[in-house]
Parts: sequence; structure tokens; C-alpha cells
Amino acid sequence: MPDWEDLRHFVVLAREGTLSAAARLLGVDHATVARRVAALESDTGLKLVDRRARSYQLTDDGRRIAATAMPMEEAAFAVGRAVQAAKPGLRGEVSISSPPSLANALIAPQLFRLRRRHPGIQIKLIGEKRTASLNRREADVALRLSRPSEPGLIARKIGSFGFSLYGAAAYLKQTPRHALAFIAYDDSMDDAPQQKWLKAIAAGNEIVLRTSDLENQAAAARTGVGLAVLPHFLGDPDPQLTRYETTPTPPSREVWLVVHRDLRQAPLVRAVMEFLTDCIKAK
Amino acid sequence: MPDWEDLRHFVVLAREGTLSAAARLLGVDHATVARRVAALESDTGLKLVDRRARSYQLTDDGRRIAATAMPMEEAAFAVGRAVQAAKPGLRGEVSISSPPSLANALIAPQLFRLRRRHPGIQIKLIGEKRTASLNRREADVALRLSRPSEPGLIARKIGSFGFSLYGAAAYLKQTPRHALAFIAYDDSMDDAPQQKWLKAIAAGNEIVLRTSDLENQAAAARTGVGLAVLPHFLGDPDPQLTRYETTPTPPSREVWLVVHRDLRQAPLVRAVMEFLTDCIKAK
DNA sequence: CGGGCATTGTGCAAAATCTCACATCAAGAA
DNA sequence: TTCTTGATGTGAGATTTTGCACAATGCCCG
Repeated sequence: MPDWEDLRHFVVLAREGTLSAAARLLGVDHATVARRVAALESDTGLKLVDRRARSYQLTDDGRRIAATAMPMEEAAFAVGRAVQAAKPGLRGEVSISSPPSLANALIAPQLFRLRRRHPGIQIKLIGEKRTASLNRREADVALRLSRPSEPGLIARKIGSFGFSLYGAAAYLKQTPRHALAFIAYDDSMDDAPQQKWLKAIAAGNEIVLRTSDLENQAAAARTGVGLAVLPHFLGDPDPQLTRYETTPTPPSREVWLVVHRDLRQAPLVRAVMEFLTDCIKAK
Repeated sequence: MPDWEDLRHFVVLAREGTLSAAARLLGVDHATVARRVAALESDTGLKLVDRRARSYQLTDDGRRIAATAMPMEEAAFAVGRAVQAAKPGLRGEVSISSPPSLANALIAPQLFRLRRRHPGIQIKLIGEKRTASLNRREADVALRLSRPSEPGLIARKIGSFGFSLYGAAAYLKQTPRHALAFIAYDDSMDDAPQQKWLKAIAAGNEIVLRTSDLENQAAAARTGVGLAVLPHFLGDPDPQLTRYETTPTPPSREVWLVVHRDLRQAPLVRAVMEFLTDCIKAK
């Protein structure tokens, strides 16, 4: 039976493609990954990778072995979840994955409540566009803007929010309707409903700024660059921004609270889920 | 994520029950198992075992974690099979599990043929009563006397053989029918068909020897201790043994060739399966 | 074409791990 | 009881593994 640690390193290498990336992910030196893969090759008597100049290329055998070792990794994640779920009481770390806008505007400002109520809980708040995989234990709970379909996950809709166009009051006053400029996401967000809506509404007008960051869009809109589609929870409290009403109104989005089945009973996780629900409900 | 090697050691400990047994199975020192389990506990922050005077007792958490880690072990076995299956050509070791009688009388004497035909193949012949688990990779192929039902295994009936009562010629001549003594398996084999049959037929007569080893039974019968139920392939070629015909005749048994689905295509394994089929067919 | 930039390969010293030997302890047999 | 057997605990030395620093290489981009 091959060394399980060797397999772990090899699986990550197979997924990441390079020694360095695998090493970063595993938190070890790249030399260690290289040596462990070599050890696995010598153990199994199979050539698993072609060592090319700048990249490790899996051989057919390598792909085959990596594929059969994947279920091991999934089982390992299940062990990790079982460990997390077995932790009694309300002490420990919980990681939350959330879209950056929600994290900044609704979660972070409320964290002090959670700490007051459960002083033993440490939060790791991951505000990333990329949806972290709960199955891979990249986070314990997540907020998502649409219902996820991954197996093993449990999702509950805990709220929704609307969008409007916002701009600086002076800008709206001075600019004739046909000359209004727009601020949009970059292409990577082309499939988001609010972006589609904007593209439709802005058909004839100029899109003067594209940025992937919502905070940037708001900042630009505040200074009179143009109109941005912002969620109400971001635009309404801002004294420098004014809604610009349109028909049709922009789409609204749902907020889903997602957790893995294995973790939903853990007291630590339940407390955080309750907190997140309050954050969204009370916005 | 916990260290996979720690998990491997812990799973074996959980199954074996003692440090020493786990250490033997893993081929390491017992101190290594103890330290790895301790490391796993410190990693997870959970108490997994109660260290009692002479034994490691799993805690509830320990049982839970061990249970979730079992699938990892099964996946590891699958990797092992994939490795074995990926070996090209006809070089390497193949292990055969077989009932001892078949191994001694039909397989071992023919091994020279296999070696002549495929000089690159090394055979490990495990003649044990205990049925080795092909799923756990305790053997690559197996001969069984009944169709196995484990998942993932493929079985083919490759032959059958009959039993008869055998005794020394002189003994049979001298002894009146009602005084014939019998030689039987010990209690551990009470569920074997030939043993049941013997118990029925021998209802009134004395059972003078009980032994788990068929070779012993044959030896005793040869020297006139009594009558033993022996397979034909064992009794017929023996010049010192004579059949004692009865009605009803003893049951016959089937011979099944068993292999894991993952291995059946490997050239190495196929060659050995072909060899085993010939051994049984040509008896 | 040349300069970054990221990747893999290598030798060495340090750190972690394992084996080994011995000690201790409990249970069961004589 | 005393002896034997098989289990776990512990410390020292040997071995293995790892990280680090540096070299070499190929790619991308200006």
C-alpha cells in the first residue's frame, strides 16, 4: 500500500498542475512535493509524471492513479468535517465565504455583536467573488446569491435585496437623460442578472468605466463619473448617492445560506448561521 | 486537514484494537502508532482514545472519526488495485488465496508450468482456511468453494470435485460395518457440507479423531485409524487409501475463481487466472 | 532581443520521525 | 504465589524528511 501522504501530495499536484502551486496549497516547499511524487513513483513502480522543462505533465498512468485517489481526498474532507462537527461548545474558528459586497456592507459591521454574544468564536471572513467549495472545506458556511446545486450541501433562502441606479445628485441634475454615462462590471461578470439588465438599459449610452469591484463603482458614481447599479443596502445609506428611478426596475437577487450537511448540527456552526441570518434579515 | 498517514495508522488501530496488533499489521514499531495517534488527537483537538492500562479504548469521537475515515481506506485499496492493474507485461508478483487442500494438491505441484510459461511472474500462494479479502488486497485472485457475494468481485465457476470415504485397505477388510470409526473436522468446520454429511452418516458410530487439517485426516486414515471424508483428488491417487462406497454419496463442491473487477484486465492477473483454471480443469 | 518572472533541480544543514532496547504493568496459567 | 505472556510507556541514537538557498531553465512581454 502506498504512503498516504505521498498520495495526498500527488493528488494536489495532479489538480494544480505545477509543483509550486501544489506546494503553496499544501504549505510545504516545492522540493517536498517533487520528492514525494518521486517516492510514489518508486513505490508503485509506475511513471506518473513527465518531468518537462517548466511543468509536470501527468502520464496516462498518472491520470488514472490520480483519478482513483480523488475519492480518498473526498473522504479526507469528510473526516475534516466530522472533526469540525465533533467540536463541542462554542469555542473555535468558523470560516464564512461570502460575496465581497455582502461581507463588507452587512457582515463585517455586525461582527461585534457575534463576538459579544459568543466570545469563544473566531471568525474567518472570506469575501471573494470565487465561490469557495464547501465540499472541499474551503469554508464552513457560505452566503450565495443563487441556490447552489452541489451534492451534500444544504441551502436556505434567508433574504433578498434589490438594485437601483445611483449617481451623484449634482451629476443627475446637470446631465440630460440621453447623455447619462454608466458604470459597469467587467466582462467576467457578464452573466450576473444586474449586469445583463444594465447592458439592456444602457443600450445607446456610453459605458464609461468597467471595474470588477463594487466599491470602486460606488466611489466613481459618488464623484459624478456616471450611474452605477448598486444594491440598495449599499446605495441608500450613502448621502452622496441618489437613486435614479427607471422602468423596468433592475432585478433583485436572493441571498442563500449554505452549509454542508455534516456541519449543520455543530453548535459552533449553528451559532454563526443564526448570526448570518440576522445580518441579512435586519438589513 | 489532518495528516493522512496519521489517519491510516489510526484506522488500523481502530480496527485491530491494540497498538501492538496495529503496529504488526502496519510493519512499524508500536511506539510509532502511539505517537501518530497522539499527533492526530493534537491535530484535531479531539480525544480519540482512552489510554487504559493494557488497551487503547476508542472514545465516541474516536469511533466517529474512524468510521468516516474507513472510506479513505477503501479508496486507498482501490488505488492499490489501480496500481497493480496498471502494471504492463508479464513481470511481477501475484498472490493467490486458496483453501489449503487445493493449494497443496492441485496448485503447488503445477506451479512449475506457470514458471516455465511466464518466467517473469512470482507467485505468492496463501493456503489458508480464512478467506482472504480481495477487497482489502490481501490477495489478487482467490479460489473459493462457494460463490462469494462481496461487492466488486467477479466469480467464475471453473470446476467441481467429489468426496468419498477413504480408509486403509486392511482396515476396511478387518472391520465390520457397524464398528467403523470416523475421522472428522473439528467444530470450526461444522458448517461445511461434507462435515454435515459425515455427521449424518456416522450417527451411530464413533468419531475417533477430529482435526482441522485435511492432510492429518488422510495420514490417519492411511494408518488404519478410521475412515475420513476426502476429496477425490486427494484420496484416489493415494495407493494406501481405498474408497468406501456409501449411499447416499457425499456432496460435491464447486470451485470458484474470484478476482476483483479492477484487476481482471491486468495481463499479469489474467495469466494466473488462466493457469488456475487449467489446474482445476485438468485434475 | 533582453529582462523579468515563475518554475523545477540540487546539495546541505536542521528538524522531525522512527526504531530499538528496556522498563513497567496487568492478566492468566501452573 | 510465581512465572509467562503480551500489552503500553519512555528515552537515546540513527535515520529520514524537510526547508532553505541558490542555480538553471524556459516563457512572456515590452
